[in-house]
Amino acid sequence: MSDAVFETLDRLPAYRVAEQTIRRKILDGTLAPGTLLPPENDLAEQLGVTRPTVREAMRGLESAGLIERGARRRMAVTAPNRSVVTTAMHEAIVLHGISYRELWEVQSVIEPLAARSAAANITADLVERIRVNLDKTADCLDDPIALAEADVEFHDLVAQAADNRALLLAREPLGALLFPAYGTVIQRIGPGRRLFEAHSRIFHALETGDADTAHDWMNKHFVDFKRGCELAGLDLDDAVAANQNALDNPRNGDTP
Amino acid sequence: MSDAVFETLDRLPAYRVAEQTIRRKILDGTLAPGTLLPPENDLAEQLGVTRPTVREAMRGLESAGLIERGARRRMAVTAPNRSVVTTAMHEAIVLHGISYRELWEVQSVIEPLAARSAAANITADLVERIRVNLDKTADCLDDPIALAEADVEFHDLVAQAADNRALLLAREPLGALLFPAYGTVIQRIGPGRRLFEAHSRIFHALETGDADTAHDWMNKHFVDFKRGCELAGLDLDDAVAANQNALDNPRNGDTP
DNA sequence: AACAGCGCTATTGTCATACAATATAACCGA
DNA sequence: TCGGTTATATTGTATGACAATAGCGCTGTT
Repeated sequence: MSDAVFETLDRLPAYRVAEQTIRRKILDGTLAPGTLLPPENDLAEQLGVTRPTVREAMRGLESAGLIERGARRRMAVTAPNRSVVTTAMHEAIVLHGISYRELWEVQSVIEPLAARSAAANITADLVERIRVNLDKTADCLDDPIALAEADVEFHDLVAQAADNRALLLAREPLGALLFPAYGTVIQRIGPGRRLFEAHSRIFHALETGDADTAHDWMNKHFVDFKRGCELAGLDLDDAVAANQNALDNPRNGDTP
Repeated sequence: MSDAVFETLDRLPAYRVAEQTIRRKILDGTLAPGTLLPPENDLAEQLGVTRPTVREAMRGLESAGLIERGARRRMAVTAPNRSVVTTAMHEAIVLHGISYRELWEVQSVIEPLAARSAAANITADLVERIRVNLDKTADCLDDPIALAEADVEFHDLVAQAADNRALLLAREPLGALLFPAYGTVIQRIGPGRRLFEAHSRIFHALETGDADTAHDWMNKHFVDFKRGCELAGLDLDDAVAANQNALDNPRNGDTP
């Protein structure tokens, strides 16, 4: 086997070759976001395949968030929406049976970073939105489901305030899967007073631009989270459960 | 508009409906990884569409890493390979023009966490592999390209040693895009002695299970990285450049 | 009974073609 | 100039066909 003359050549199906060809032109900048792709017929002719084949290639690109319906019904190149990454990561996490502990470990360093950066970069608009979120949180301390939702939103808002898109990409799916677990904690050990206090403290730190305090309270908040899980008898080593909300609407996400 | 009686109903194309239908059955566990999908003809009949439509749906799922060629040429359900997530994130980062600073910020907290966890969980095998990587690194301190590659590999190995799959998912694309920048630094301010020293120190800490030292040196390593960029006149606010290596082979990745 | 070789079959990959649905553009009449 | 109408471009979907081939089972040999 070692002195073989020919390496096994990869017979990729035509739809994959077509997909790769277009994909590469997008990633190297030849086809910039916004550009309309040629009609399927033209593409088929240019690539030397037929329309069904081109369409299969398009479905791959569409699913990767690299193209989407644009003007004149045509496919347009686009920078992948955040929700594409989120969905991919979400599915990987669930299907690999990744545990809450693994998510928690990562989030427990990312979120304090988010808080710290947010204190330095937060806008008036986001201060206001977090204030609204806090009010909402205060109103539903006893409702596990609503509280979990508000919790996810709070952390999302803080992350947005951090003004770091890499952070946004990396943390969103983790947060969406991790925080809902807090709902169970609430159900078992009572209302989320500690959660609310932590959120409040973080909020005030952000408002006053106090990066260290924001960081430290977020950190404390995470230690608390873990402690809450333990008190509630939750096993952090359980596999993460799919988030039904996020499950339904891939590619209907918010702003890039 | 506010007192509208009907909400705009979404006329999704059949191929999307078919895709969603199958996708949901995968995510809710009805179709477990390993399961063979029915032949395209059967699927078409069951879903009440035709084969080309089914095939378009499959391409979407395939691109999401949820199915792949299995036994008997049929499509089999599969947990998404890590490279699917990596590719998605990679493309999003590049096409959104995310900056090195944003990557660096996130990595500068994730990697120290990886180092810390690695010290607690590293296996003999990975100790060995990192040792080999160090030797390789020592041999190419003056070759920017090879050094950058070895650097990416070093951090990947440390992350693997951390035994946290969420961390692995979140950091891989960031590392693959960030560390190659060090190549440029080397080119401009000379060989990577400091890099090598940091890697060595981290390695020894891992070997001896010294989590704090591993953490701290990784941290220092990242501060150094930034400083190196500044000395080399690199603007961290530049948009990240696509990593040509990773660009070519989606879905040819390594182990899940 | 084990096994090598061979044809068969199930299944995918690809093509050609056709037609319906519809958003957009072009046009036209007031 | 503008509102409405027709035309056009383009996608969405169906039908049917055929080539390629991986894997199965059969058969005959040892």
